[in-house]
Amino acid sequence: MERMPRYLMQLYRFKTAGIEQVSSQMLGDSLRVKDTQIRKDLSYFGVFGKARYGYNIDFLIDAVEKILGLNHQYRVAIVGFGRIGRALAHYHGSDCHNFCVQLIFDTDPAVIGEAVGAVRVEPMDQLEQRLAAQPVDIAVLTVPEEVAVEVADRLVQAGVRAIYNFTAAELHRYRDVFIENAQIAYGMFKLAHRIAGYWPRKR
Amino acid sequence: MERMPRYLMQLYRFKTAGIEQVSSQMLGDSLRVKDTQIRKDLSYFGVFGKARYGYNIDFLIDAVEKILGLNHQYRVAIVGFGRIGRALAHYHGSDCHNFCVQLIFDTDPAVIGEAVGAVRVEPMDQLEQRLAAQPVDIAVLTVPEEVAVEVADRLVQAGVRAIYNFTAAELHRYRDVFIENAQIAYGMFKLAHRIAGYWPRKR
DNA sequence: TAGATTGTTAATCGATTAACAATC
DNA sequence: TAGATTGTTAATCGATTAACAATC
Repeated sequence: MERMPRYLMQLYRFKTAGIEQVSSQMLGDSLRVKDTQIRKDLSYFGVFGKARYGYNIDFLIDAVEKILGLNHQYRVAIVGFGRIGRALAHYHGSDCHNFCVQLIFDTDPAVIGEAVGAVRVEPMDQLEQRLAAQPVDIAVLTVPEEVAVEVADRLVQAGVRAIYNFTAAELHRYRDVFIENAQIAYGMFKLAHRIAGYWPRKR
Repeated sequence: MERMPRYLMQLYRFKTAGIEQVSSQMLGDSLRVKDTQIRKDLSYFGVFGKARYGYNIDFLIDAVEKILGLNHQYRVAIVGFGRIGRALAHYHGSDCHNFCVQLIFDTDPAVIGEAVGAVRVEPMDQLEQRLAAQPVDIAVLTVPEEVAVEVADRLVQAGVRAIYNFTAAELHRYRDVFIENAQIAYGMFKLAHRIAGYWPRKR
């Protein structure tokens, strides 16, 4: 699954370039992935090509979009309207393609009332009420780490079943809640690690 | 390696909580990782505890920081000062702890000249000159996808050896350049996938 | 047809975990 | 000492890749 989003993006690029059929080799080469890996991934999801031809690009894009659930719309709440929350709100706020930001929360009176498109930033106090009135599918968590667990608890309590977690907090206390982590700082750590070259033996 | 940043953050939390010694079990439980995994990870990097005691927290924090290369400072350039670039610039811009933003570039005349701390946004044209005068260790790439590869080429050409890539572009054309990817949209895709529940057989 | 490309089986590889003797 | 916790070996598990017959 991990690789599906990359496949999709590359397929879009091929499509834009006017390519009509793709082979697993083509796709693989462009992504530095083995062709056999791609075929295995696709067949796992019941997507098959034709020998000697490969896959029709429209067919494949459609299939991968379906696998990724992009044939549905998702209602999104941004929780925490700091700089990252703001960036994310605009990110998907403008085009309501698949992910539609419908609620934004923050504690800071200075930003409450501010609008992104048709959506106003509302006070965090209102979280439960507003979510009850207007449920969302995904909450994007960008609050300060100190309150992250507490806010996550409230979100889950309020019925949220998927959280995109941008805080460093560890969120594995919930059953049946999908958590996706995106700790931005960790990427810097990993680069630092590699630059520093702390390899005990290997390489 | 993947897990090291999480270990470190959890150790900080323990430290803050006043805990002085950690066992692999404690750490593991808090992160939903097997104790034996933790010991294996640490021993791989030559970090060992004491039987019946575990690890001294200060010792362990220090060790993990070293593994992650956090005993060094890294000079960072933010390339692309859109909303995400801006968020990241401030993220590490304020505290110059380990990652010190020293250069910011953008093409938009409206933001050129704007300052984050002591750093001014400079025109993208100046990229090569400025990097020559003031080399950085890490470039954070947050330009629009259409120009991402082109800009990345220029960065590598200008001597950058580590790129934190926030664009959807595929950057594997370079030898000896560390690339760390953080495609924010992919996380949404993965959540969508799970919500849509496209499981052919399993579960 | 010839041969490029498929889907799948079997082999390989690496990462995770269980088991356990060593030890503080 | 007794027993909690370690580091490591061996077993398990899952993911990747090579090999190849099937097929368009």
